[in-house]
Amino acid sequence: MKPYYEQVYDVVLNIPQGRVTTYGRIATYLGLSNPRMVGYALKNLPMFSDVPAHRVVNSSGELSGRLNFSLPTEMEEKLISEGISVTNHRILRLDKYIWNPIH
DNA sequence: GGATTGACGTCTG
DNA sequence: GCAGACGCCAATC
Repeated sequence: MKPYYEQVYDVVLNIPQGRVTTYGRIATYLGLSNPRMVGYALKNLPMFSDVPAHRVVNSSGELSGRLNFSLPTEMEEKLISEGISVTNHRILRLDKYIWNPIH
C-alpha cells in the first residue's frame, strides 16, 4: 500500500486536461477521513514534479492554493489555457469541469 | 509529549 | 448565502 500522499499524486495525475477535481472528492475516493490531508499532500509536493496540482480546487471552485505555487499567476493561465473559465481566482461552471476519480 | 497549524468539508443557525 | 463551530490526520515547534 502506497503512502497516502503518493495515492493523492496518483489521483491528481489521472485528472484529464480541461478538468478539475476537489480536495473532498480525492479524500473520499482514497478513503481519507480528512480532506485536509489532501491539501497537506499537495503542499508537500516536490517542486519538480509532473503532478498537475493546479487542477485541484476546493468545493467552491476557488484556487485556494494558488499562493503556495511558485508562480500563482501561471497557475491561472494554465487552467485558462486548458479551456477552463477562471475569474477572480475562481472557476466558473465548476460543475461543468468537475471530474470524479472513480470514472 | 502537548499545542499549533494547515492547498478543506460538512453541519447548523 | 454567509458565518461560526467541529472534525480529522500529519507535520512542525
